Amino acid sequence: MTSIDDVAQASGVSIATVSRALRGLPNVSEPTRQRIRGIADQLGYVASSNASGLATGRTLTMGVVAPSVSRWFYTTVIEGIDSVLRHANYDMILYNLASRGGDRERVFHRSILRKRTDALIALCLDFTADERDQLLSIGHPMIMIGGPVRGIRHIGIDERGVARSATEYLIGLGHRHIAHLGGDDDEGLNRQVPLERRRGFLDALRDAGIESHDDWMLTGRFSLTASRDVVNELLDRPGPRPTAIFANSDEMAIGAMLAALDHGLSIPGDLSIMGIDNHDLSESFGLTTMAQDPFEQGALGARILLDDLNGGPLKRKTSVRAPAQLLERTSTAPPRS
Amino acid sequence: MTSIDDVAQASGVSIATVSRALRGLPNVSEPTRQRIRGIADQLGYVASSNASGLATGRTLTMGVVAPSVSRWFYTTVIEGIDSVLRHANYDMILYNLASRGGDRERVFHRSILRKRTDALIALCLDFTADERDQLLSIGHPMIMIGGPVRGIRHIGIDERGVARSATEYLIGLGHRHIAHLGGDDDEGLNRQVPLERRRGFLDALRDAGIESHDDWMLTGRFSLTASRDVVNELLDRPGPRPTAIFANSDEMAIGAMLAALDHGLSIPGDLSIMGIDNHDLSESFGLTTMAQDPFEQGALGARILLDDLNGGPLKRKTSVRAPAQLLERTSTAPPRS
DNA sequence: GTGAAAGCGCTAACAT
DNA sequence: ATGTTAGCGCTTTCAC
Repeated sequence: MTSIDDVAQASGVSIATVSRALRGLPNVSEPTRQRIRGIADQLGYVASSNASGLATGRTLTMGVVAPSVSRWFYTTVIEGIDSVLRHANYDMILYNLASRGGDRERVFHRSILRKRTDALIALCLDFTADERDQLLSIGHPMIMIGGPVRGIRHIGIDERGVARSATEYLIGLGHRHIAHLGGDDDEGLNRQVPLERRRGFLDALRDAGIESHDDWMLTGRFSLTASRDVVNELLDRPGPRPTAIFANSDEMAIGAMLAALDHGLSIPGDLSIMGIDNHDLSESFGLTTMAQDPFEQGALGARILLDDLNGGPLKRKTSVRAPAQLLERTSTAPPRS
Repeated sequence: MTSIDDVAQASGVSIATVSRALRGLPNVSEPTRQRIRGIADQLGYVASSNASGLATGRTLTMGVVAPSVSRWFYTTVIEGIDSVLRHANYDMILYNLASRGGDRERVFHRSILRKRTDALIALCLDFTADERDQLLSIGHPMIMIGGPVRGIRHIGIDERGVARSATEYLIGLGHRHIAHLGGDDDEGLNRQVPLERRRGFLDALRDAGIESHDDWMLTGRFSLTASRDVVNELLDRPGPRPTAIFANSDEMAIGAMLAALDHGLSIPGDLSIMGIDNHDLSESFGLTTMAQDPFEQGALGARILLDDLNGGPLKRKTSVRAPAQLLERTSTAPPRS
């Protein structure tokens, strides 16, 4: 493996000069720099990150802790982070907590603390107090994306407000019989998120003077198939049906749409359905939703951390509220008289 | 940041002993080891990966190059890799080629070659000859998962054979009018894969003496929505319709199912549909498929690389064929007389 | 503008 | 069983 010495010898200068030249530092004459660059390229030289990391204390790596890598929200955030990191020449170490048999403890105690990363992005998970302290004790810049955790700044939509707006939209259309598709995620989603959204839903109902209906508070576990099942079960019940369903995510909403189809119901004729996210599939399903942009949230998180690391003037110490807005499509309409 | 010196001083031994004790090497008395362990824990000491990497030449990191992180196949493979790596105390650096604006070149020229990883797993992408040479020139153990690339060993199902089996199954049910939902992936999927599957499809047709139907060779880009659109377009056409569709992936097959629903067709009554994968959603849709197990493929890939790194006796120099088998569900049946 | 040399925090060979 | 010491490949003063 070609080292800085090889380049130095080949160019007849000292390794110090090679180092300066290649990193674009001042005090290297332009001709020398060109020559060294050429030789380095030719030799296929790349600095060892271990060595330079040791010397500088920087790893040029960012850690990303995700509860799962198989949900649209997380993968989209990851892609956003990735796009920013690559341009900054940073690499990303992915800590996937949810993979089958993945023992969280190891991640927190060994890997992350392994001084491998300069900063940390955590995607919307539920930390134990101990885990949180572990993370904070590293002293690295850190930010959460998604659900809020006490003591850690975060980027995310106004969960409660967004759920409320969605519900108000349905109420505005004339719906009085609205079911809620919520519930925790198996995979470690921050429990604040479904809770807050549920609160927003209930806020809207209460303000409109509508009584909530315990039987219609469904649990879809943020999963399409689970939601399809539970909504099918709802539609099987005797007695009055809701005229609308508000789901905590588009994946769940789509599950609900499929259940409606399973029952031969028409959307939005027999049942209005809406979600939160603006998932890739939502347009194809004509799903009305409260759109958010996880890609941008991830990108912003990465940018903030990079700013922190570079001591830039833009340090944000506080959480930032990500935008979300109503996207009307064809899955919602006034209820049939 | 507490270093090995701190631990040594606190325990009244030399750094060498600390190093040995913490790594479980022989020649440390058990009492001493316990004591050192305790003190290290108490101080929150973790070895710097840069320093130990420099000294050993090992990074304890594996690189994973993925064309995208937002498709079921890739994320599932990644989770498989991850589960093995975590148990081996390896970390994973993710190189996502497809993220919007992600310029491949940077990945290949800088990051990966940055001597940051001990080995490399590439997920089913299309390399240019130059890229491939770049990768091979690092001299690291390397393996591909998914599509084959000349000169690199890989793990993957028998693409052509699986497609042929699927088609033969449909033919066995009595279908003579079968459409194929294939086509390249936008996101850099290895182009061999759709090609081989298409060949397998045509093989089966030919052997059964069925003429292929150019108009029924559809392009679904491995995407659910694209497939839904293109199948809807197919079903809009005047003239005879196919009685069955074989899709290159379950996501595409589900798109086709939705298109059938859009047209009020019943499955499998009016149209049989099958795919490849056994996607998470497939069971819920009752989709017949050629099931494969990407999680296991990823795990196996990681294991092979770890074996290589440890000079284990299990070195596999050759590619390995991953299993796939027919999973009959309710989306397929004999055609209506 | 360039070079020499002292670390960065470990590991491993060699002493003891 | 434990300690000493020479690197690993860079970056960064400090000289020149």
